[in-house]
Amino acid sequence: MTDTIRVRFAPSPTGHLHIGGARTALFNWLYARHNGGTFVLRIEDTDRTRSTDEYIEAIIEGMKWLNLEWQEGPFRQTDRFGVYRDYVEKLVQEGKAYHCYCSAEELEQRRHLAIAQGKPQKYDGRCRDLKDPVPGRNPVVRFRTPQQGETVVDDLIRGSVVFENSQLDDLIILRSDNTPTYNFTVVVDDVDMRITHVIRGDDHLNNTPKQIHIYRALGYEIPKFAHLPMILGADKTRLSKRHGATSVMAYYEMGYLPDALVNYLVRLGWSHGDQEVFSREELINYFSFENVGNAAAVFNPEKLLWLNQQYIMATPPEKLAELVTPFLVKETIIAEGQALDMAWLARAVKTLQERAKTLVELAKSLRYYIVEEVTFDEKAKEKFLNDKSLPLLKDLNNALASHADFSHAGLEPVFKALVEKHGVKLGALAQPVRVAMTGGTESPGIYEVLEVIGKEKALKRLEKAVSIIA
RNA sequence: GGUCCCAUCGUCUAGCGGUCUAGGACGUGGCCCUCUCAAGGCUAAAACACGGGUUCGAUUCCCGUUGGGACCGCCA
Repeated sequence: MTDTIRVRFAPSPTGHLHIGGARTALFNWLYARHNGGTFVLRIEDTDRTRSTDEYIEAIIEGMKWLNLEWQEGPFRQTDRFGVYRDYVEKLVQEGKAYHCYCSAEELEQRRHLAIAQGKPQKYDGRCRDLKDPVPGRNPVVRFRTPQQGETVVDDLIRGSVVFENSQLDDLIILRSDNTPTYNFTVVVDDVDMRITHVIRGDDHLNNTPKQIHIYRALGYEIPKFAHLPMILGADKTRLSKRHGATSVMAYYEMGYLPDALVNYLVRLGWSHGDQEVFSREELINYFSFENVGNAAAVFNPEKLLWLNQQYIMATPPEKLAELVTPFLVKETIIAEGQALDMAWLARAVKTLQERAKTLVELAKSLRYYIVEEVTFDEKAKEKFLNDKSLPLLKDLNNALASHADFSHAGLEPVFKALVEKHGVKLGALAQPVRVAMTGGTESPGIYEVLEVIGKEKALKRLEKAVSIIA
């Protein structure tokens, strides 16, 4: 039983993989993994004017970055046009579909008229019982949707949703250019690919009864449905570019970790008690539609940022050092291809990882560890590199010059002794040193900073600071 | 306009008739820790949309109102 579950993610390549699509993919992936089922990737590119290969690549790139691996596909609907046409032909033969000669313009006009008159926008069925072709026109094929009775969508999340068949219209399944449309191909493919559970956005709920009729007309079993609540922007409308970054890869570029995004996305609509942070294994184990909510959720970048920080803190420094390297290049802190001592970088990262919310922030904060000479923040310089701190810095420089142990434990007594000698608080010494080492007033603990910078560079920077004041 | 969906703090949510003076998380304020910044700890403010039922008892069940959303395409 469990090994027969088959789900799919079926994006249309008319844009990048976006946040909403990613979450749909994620829920499909989780359901498949939870049940030991198969996850199929299918590209719905029947709209040839808007679909591009570039976007197919972009979607795959996004899926891979998020680590949502699929077992079958990617299949492309454009490769299957022949299959769809055969099915259309079959339905026409059986009288379950018919040719419609109304032009797109006429339809458009009638739609406007209906809106103006406040009438339902529905195809009026005027070609339903046409006997003869209308010359000089390329017809479309419409599906003859039953107009009596009702159709029940049995949804794993919503429960039973009832539609009056009289409300459903005869949808176009084959365009006048002989290409099939979504509502038809989706059914044919889900049947052909033996999809058992259709997990998709709420925006498809209204399409579902129409598709159910197509399943029936074709004589196929109807799969289970699960319609996920939408993700909204801060203004509670459907998430779109207006709300800022919606492309998944934009989050890569902003320095987010894929696991953080996944964790955030799954909690939009799904919960497991009070738990906020989940490993993939936990997600797979705990996932169930029973715990998926019904209400749309507002995308909250702040919480995602917090989660990302949690993940950065929990990532081993060695791993983080690897991940941050491309960002060091982007920030022009190192050159493309420049080799870094990765063990050292990991130590540097370790001092900074609880201070960075993104890899971009981490890269930026790594700057003073890596570059030869620090650039001073003017205010910091003014406040801490002055006559008051000069004797402290000089003394420290002398003390450190003959001091070999640059570890936290080795450094601390030197500072303590100096502070005592001068009768000042630690801050009076630490802050000037911090400015000398980093150029600014914010950094990890001063001993950690010195430890990472190392004796040679540290002394150079101290001398530089002293010379600036003098 | 029609159809459908939805409704707990600003946001994500827990709650599946009594345990609710409604819990957690993000964010916000305060305090603690402290060499700065973080992290961490403590703490505060902050919600059951409204009106009817059902019930001994409703945040929880039903109906309505209101509000929000989605769909209504020869897009998916």
